[in-house]
Amino acid sequence: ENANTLDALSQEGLSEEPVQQEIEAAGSGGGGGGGPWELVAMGICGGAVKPKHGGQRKSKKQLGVKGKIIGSSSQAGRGDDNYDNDSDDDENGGGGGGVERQREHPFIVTEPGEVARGKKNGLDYLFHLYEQCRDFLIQVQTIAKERGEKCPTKVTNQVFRFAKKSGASYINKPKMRHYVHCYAFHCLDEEGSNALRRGFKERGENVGAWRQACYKPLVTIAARQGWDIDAIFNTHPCLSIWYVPTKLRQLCHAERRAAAVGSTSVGGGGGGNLQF
Amino acid sequence: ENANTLDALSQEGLSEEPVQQEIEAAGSGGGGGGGPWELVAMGICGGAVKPKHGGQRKSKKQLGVKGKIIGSSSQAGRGDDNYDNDSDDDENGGGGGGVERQREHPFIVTEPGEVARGKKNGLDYLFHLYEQCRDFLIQVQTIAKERGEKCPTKVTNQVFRFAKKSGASYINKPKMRHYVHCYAFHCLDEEGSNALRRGFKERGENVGAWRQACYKPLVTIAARQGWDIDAIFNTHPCLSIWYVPTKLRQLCHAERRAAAVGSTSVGGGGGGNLQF
DNA sequence: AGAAGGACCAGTGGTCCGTA
DNA sequence: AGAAGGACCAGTGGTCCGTA
Repeated sequence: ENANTLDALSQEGLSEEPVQQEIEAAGSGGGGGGGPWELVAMGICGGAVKPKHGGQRKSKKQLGVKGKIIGSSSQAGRGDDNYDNDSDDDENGGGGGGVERQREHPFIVTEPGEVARGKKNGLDYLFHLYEQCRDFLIQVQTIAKERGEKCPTKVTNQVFRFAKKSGASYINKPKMRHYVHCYAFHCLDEEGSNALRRGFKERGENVGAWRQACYKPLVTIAARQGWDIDAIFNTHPCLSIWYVPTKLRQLCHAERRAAAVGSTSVGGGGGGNLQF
Repeated sequence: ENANTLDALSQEGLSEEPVQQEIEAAGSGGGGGGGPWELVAMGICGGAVKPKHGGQRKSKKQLGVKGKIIGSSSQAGRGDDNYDNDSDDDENGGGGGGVERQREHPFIVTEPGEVARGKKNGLDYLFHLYEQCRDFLIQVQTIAKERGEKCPTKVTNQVFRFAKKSGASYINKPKMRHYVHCYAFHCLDEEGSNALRRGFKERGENVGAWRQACYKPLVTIAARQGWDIDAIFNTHPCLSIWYVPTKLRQLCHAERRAAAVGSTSVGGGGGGNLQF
């Protein structure tokens, strides 16, 4: 029940404490059994690299941030509103006294297959989170269909809420939206994405710089496909569940205009085809 | 500028006063020129009957309900947020002193092709409104694509707002949502829909009764198609832009459950196949 | 009474900015 | 400084209920 003993274990995932319990969520008619992260549709998008967290993400302490401890009070209940199954109260329930607020380790630029060392998370892990979200969406869809309710086609607030209730507290909307275009690049051109990662790692760039650099190759891909970034997303099975990021949409639009005038080249940067 | 003189004209449409001006809205890159209602995609869904309002819907008074008079102050302006082009202020602008709050005439059950007499609107007119909404959506989509913005696939609040700004003040969300399933029945089984209308007219039923009666045949249609009411809507070009009404979804779900148990028949009513 | 629609409300998409 | 994410906010889907 003490926080400090866990530091050594948290090589990947939450900064100090990851999840709560092993969850019995997933409504009941969930995807197919087992905890959510083990049945993530690994290997569908971005094959090769496997995320190497066997079941690491399952310590036993609580965050003490917002009360709201999941699990442990489940009554196998169902029938409440939003696919949850815990009783939802008990403010700061069990043990830990002054447990600090926890965050995920920050991301660093890693090459494909590389495990981040120290209190860092690698990019394979980042992409793995997108696959987990996809799995949570599928579960939400399954439950919705069972109940004859509206069925989301995208990763919505409802899905994020479900993920959280399922114990995946390390998944949150701002983070996932922040890196969507990076994941898109990974899905649409794994070779190119891998090359970019290697280049940025080699040059010791930080995650922010890598993230920024993911825009340009996507715009180039869009250019080849008639600038229709929505169609590109909707066409790809792993991307179709994500909203097109505003900034990516704007970049594509701006570049289309520029291209229509006559010139090419996105703005200030280098050549056309990513060569860092 | 006086209200009363117009009563004789308003056989169809707004109770006393319909639209404002002839609009110069539609952003600029709109659908194809001319006022919105003249280029409505008439005849795509529900062919036969044509709505017989040549250009009737265009008187000259203002509602005086909310200020917000459209037109007359347009600067051919563009570039503001939401596809409007008027300056948006002037509280209760021009003439009419104590103009009463106006509403559309209530609907009555009419047979296909029948014009409602008196201060009433017929069902062909109702269905015509759905086609106008479709046209407004197409215009909104065109503008959004031009600007590289998110492009709605359904009739959203934004579309209703656009319709209002375009002068179609007689279109509003509660009304359109209220009768969506009636329009769906009309689109999916025009024969059946026509038969229902004739039956209800003959028996002197009111619109509410007719509206209620539109649910059952739709559930029957859904039953034949594996109960997937969402697929039925999304598959049909005129329906795909409308959200599936909650109650219709619930009825389909309830009936699917009932059917799964063994029996058939929706609830209390008559036989399986509508035979009023 | 039957019906049209202004206006409200819970929960959404989007992302800023106080936090660590 | 660079980064994670709680929490806010404008505008949404949905429809009730004061209005005529």
